[in-house]
Amino acid sequence: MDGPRASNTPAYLRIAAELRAQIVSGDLPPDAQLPTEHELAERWGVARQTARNGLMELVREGLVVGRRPLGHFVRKREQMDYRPQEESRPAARPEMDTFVNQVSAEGREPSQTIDVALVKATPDIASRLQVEEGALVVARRRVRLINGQPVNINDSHHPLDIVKDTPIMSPADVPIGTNQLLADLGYPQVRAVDEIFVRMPTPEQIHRLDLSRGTPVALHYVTGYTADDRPVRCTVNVLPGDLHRIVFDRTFERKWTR
Amino acid sequence: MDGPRASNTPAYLRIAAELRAQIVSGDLPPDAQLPTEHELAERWGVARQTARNGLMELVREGLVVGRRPLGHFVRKREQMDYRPQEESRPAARPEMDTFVNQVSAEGREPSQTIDVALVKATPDIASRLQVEEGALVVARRRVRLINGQPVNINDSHHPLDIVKDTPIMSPADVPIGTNQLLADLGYPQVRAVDEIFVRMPTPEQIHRLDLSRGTPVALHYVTGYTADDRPVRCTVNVLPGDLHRIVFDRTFERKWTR
DNA sequence: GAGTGGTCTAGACCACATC
DNA sequence: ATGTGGTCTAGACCACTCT
Repeated sequence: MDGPRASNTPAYLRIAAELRAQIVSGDLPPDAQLPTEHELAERWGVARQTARNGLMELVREGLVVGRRPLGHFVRKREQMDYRPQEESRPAARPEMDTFVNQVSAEGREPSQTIDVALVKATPDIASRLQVEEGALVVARRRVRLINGQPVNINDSHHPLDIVKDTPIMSPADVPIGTNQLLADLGYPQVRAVDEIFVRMPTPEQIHRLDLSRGTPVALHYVTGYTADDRPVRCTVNVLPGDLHRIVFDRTFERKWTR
Repeated sequence: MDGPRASNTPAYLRIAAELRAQIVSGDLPPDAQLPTEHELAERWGVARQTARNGLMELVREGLVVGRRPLGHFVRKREQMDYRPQEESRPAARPEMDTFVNQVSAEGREPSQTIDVALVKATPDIASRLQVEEGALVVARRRVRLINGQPVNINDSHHPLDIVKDTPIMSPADVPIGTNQLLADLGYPQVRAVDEIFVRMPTPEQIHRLDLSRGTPVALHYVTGYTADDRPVRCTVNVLPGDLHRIVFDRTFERKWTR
């Protein structure tokens, strides 16, 4: 007998394994179309659901994307560099600059949407801004896009009292940059803490970033402090894993000789 | 009518949504058991497969883990800090130190396995070490464990010619640290490039790290260069997303005043 | 042994973008 | 209109681990 269980690994995993091998070997190059569920089912002598499970395994791994109703295709990876240090450095130019320069240099068209809202602090923001959970904070939410496709989310949160009635609360670009503006308001940041978490996206993130299945995200929190250790900014960057390479370059202060 | 399609969202997603809400609200706390597939199917009036699909949705999101044959449970997150700078700083103490100190301070038991092999350079390693793809390089592979559970992979790769016949090729701890050893051999590193990628794990990574579904990983590459810009080390750290918080803390050189 | 999830089948109907 | 995937059903058998 050589039914679906000829070997002891489930049929759908063997289907997935074969396709995976073809993908990583380059036999099935990026953007190539995979066999349809029907074809796979017939070729392997299994039910469509079983063939489909094999396909879904690769989708969850991020190797394959479905384009309804065309079929499944090998995922193409193009990553742009993301430099946390520049994102959070005081010297950084106004809000869009790093992003705009990098993207337009590549001949692609950058844009962003901004909206500002008064929101109740979620636990993660509350603890970083040292306010009560549920307290009102200002959320300046931006989505950056390339050629109309969202590539990352950048939500800055500030304690209400320090940005009230300032341009930060207006949903428009701040030419000098919000960090410089905060400094001008008497809250210069002298220190920042960067944290990165890696997880699967929430349904809301999937929606805002138009993520396909099998795309994890990096959450990059930047909390900026003034000289007296007061947090005045907590920025949450959401970076789809398939689009970003997080890079930092360091020179060692002490050399490795003794 | 109120069949499985009473609303236009699929039944399995509505089931997932309800459970998700209970989890994020804390109604179903970490480690709590979810209803069995049977119970869900009956309660919602759907087939078991449909209820199961709802459950799997949450598993893929990383909110829920299955413990066969007990059932599904709300995932408990415990993250340890991972500091890229310390991992790649020359001043870092010998191989296990940072890790050992941090973990044993928490009353848990750290350990590691080491194996060393001559392997053909994969494309990612080859390009970073500036060798031909497929050329032989030395891979010093370590898995770090806490209480016997693997928590991260740390694979260092070196060009064969510079580490041949040195203690680096022995699968034992190097008390002074491999970076110091490289320096002693005449290859002090003065600069490093850090790259972080976020993806779903490969089957091999799932196996080595004993990952459950819905766990993305961060790949942290550190490439170390000597003063004449020769790469002498390429380390690949694989960090399960559910176990790690990547942190770095910075003080701004230039203050934000003008 | 009981009960959990893991896999599988052979059908079915539907939504949807491209043709 | 066609063909793709997306969802769903009502059964079935199996593997595993807890008790």
